[in-house]
Amino acid sequence: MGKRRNTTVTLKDIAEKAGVSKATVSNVINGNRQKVSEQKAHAIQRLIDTLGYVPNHSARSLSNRSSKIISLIVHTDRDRNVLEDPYTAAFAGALLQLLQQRDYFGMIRCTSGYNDILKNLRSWNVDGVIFFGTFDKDIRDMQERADIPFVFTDSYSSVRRINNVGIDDFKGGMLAAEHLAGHGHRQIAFFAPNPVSSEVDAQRKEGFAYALSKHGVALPERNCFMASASQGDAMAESLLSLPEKVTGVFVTADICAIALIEALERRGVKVPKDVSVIGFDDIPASRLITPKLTTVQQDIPLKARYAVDILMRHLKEPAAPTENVILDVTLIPRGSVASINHNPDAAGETGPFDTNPSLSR
Amino acid sequence: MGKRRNTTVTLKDIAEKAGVSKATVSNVINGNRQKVSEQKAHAIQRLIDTLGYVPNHSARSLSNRSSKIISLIVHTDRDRNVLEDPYTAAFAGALLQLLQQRDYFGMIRCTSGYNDILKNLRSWNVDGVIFFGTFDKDIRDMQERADIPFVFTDSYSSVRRINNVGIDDFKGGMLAAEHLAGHGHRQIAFFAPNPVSSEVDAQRKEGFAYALSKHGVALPERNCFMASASQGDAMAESLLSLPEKVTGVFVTADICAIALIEALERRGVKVPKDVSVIGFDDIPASRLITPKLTTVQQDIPLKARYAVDILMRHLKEPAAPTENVILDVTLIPRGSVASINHNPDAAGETGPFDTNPSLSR
DNA sequence: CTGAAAGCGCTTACAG
DNA sequence: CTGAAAGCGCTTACAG
Repeated sequence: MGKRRNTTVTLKDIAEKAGVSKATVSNVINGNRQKVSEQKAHAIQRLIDTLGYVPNHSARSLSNRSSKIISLIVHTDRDRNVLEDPYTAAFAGALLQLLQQRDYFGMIRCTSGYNDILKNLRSWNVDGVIFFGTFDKDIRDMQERADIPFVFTDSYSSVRRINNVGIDDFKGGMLAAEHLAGHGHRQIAFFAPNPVSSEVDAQRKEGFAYALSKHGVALPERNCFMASASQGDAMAESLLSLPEKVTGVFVTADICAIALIEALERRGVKVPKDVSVIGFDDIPASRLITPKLTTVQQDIPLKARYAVDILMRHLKEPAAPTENVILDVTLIPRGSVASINHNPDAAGETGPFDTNPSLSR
Repeated sequence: MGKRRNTTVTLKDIAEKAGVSKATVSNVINGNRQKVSEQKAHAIQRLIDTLGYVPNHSARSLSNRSSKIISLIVHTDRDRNVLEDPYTAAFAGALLQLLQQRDYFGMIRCTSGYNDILKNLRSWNVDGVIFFGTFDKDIRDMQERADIPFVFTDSYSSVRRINNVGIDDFKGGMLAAEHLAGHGHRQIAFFAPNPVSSEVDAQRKEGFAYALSKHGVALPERNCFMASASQGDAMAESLLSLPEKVTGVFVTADICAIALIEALERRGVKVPKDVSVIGFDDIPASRLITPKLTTVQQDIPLKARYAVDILMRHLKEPAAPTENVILDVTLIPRGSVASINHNPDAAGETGPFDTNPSLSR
């Protein structure tokens, strides 16, 4: 037959075979049913189905100025595999899934450069963006220049009108402190990724120190360290080289807490018998290790749902009010915290704080 | 000024300000330097920089029939968060990173539907695709209808001309068997995700059974079970309900092996003292748990690099020969395998097979 | 309800 | 080396 190399069927083809204009076909494709007679709509829809017509996104995006692409921007300085981090992977995966269900396309982009971001958004006609991690510096400027909805996560930006979904980091820190103090720990250490770079970790630390102080427990600065999933050994050494013996540790990321526990065990330091550890996030691995990790849980799927919902609302109605939703966190007692001077086997099942209603999910 | 709402600067703007045609600007943007005089090229480039011009991907894609998008298609039946699986996340993350470095854009798509895939590819003018997992059914048909390079991973398709990067699954199974047999285990069990759905697991199983038989060890079918990361308990129960006591277990995915170990420990069954476990993949978590997981390692970053390299080659030269590269696997002895009738604390440091050169990386 | 026409921003032969 | 023109496949006012 007269087939060309490119057999793609276009809207024009449909229009010709149906004996109508392209505008009409366009209308049925886009569901503007009130603009098309029942009869033609049917006929056209049939053509579309039988010919297997697929709209061309580029063309649509070009004339539409809307691409159905949502940029998922992950802040990272070094060039690395960000999905190796379980929290990032779980959150990104949840977002991708929700977006796909709503006929949008999530596009993951790792970058730190503010210009790179803007370039990316414009070149792809991106419809909206969800940010991972802290981008506090240039938020206002980016917002102005992009003119599409932004949703941040875990932002502590002082910009007032901002869409954000975060968690109660301060409370998370408090829960950890109360759990530790409630189990009789008084010599405490704290670990956060990077030298507490982000406000997120600063808040967790503040909440932690605050609740600790209410129990008359101090958190000296020299007991605060940098955490890194790849440097469990360094973490363990820091801890063990402290002049007084620490019995309770709070690490603001499960993945780092797990690395620390591993390094400690390797040195013959038992968790929770010798030292108790609390993590943060509740990644899947936390319930698979031995001992299971006691941790401050954040609801990652819920966070993803809020981020997408807010974004969708602003996509529909650009003038919608900005929203900053802060999700609750809960402490999940498992096996990595023991009571001081108690049988470690009973850890997590005793102590006044396990009856705290906020802890029993 | 006469600025409109939309301040985006286009190629046309550049052309006007530079006093040249759009074609010329297009040529400098696309690096066709031999078609433009040094002088004009300079002037135009300056304009581009100062005005912050960003090419519009949709327009380019429309006239070009090339989008710079690479589809990363993950096979999944249920609607779920595929990035919760550490292997998938690590592989996808590595791919995304490599693609971004080469100015391509990886777009993750979860689907099982063959039509859905084709639709997606065409609507986005996708330039190439990398498949995760098994798509053996309709490979030939898809290839014909898409006319862009495909790279499969872990495919055992019988289609002869196919790009694929896989690993030596059979050998992986053998390594596990030899390690177990070498440590004196004779009562063995096997776990694979799903009822050995994929050829990948079938091969691992075959290699495992084959090497076992060479040591005079049988692998009865009733000792072969279904593995699931979320069903550690069921796995443990299957194992413990066997008439004769199994001492060595091979699980074809680390994430499932870890779940099994956790469930066993919870039942008072110690690993490796009571039962030895070998996993597959070597995900990051495997070295963080206690005991560290002995596992058959596959090099995920390398796999990603091959997949991208092959794809790039075929993007440049569509007629390039297809490639099917099979990567080696190695056994990483760690703490989850003990010698039978030996002191379990010495596990992994004894036994004839630890001196096997193929095992010492 | 329907269609003709212009336009989205780029690239690609084709002349010169 | 350079430019005018057509075209990629769609959507969107605008008339009717």
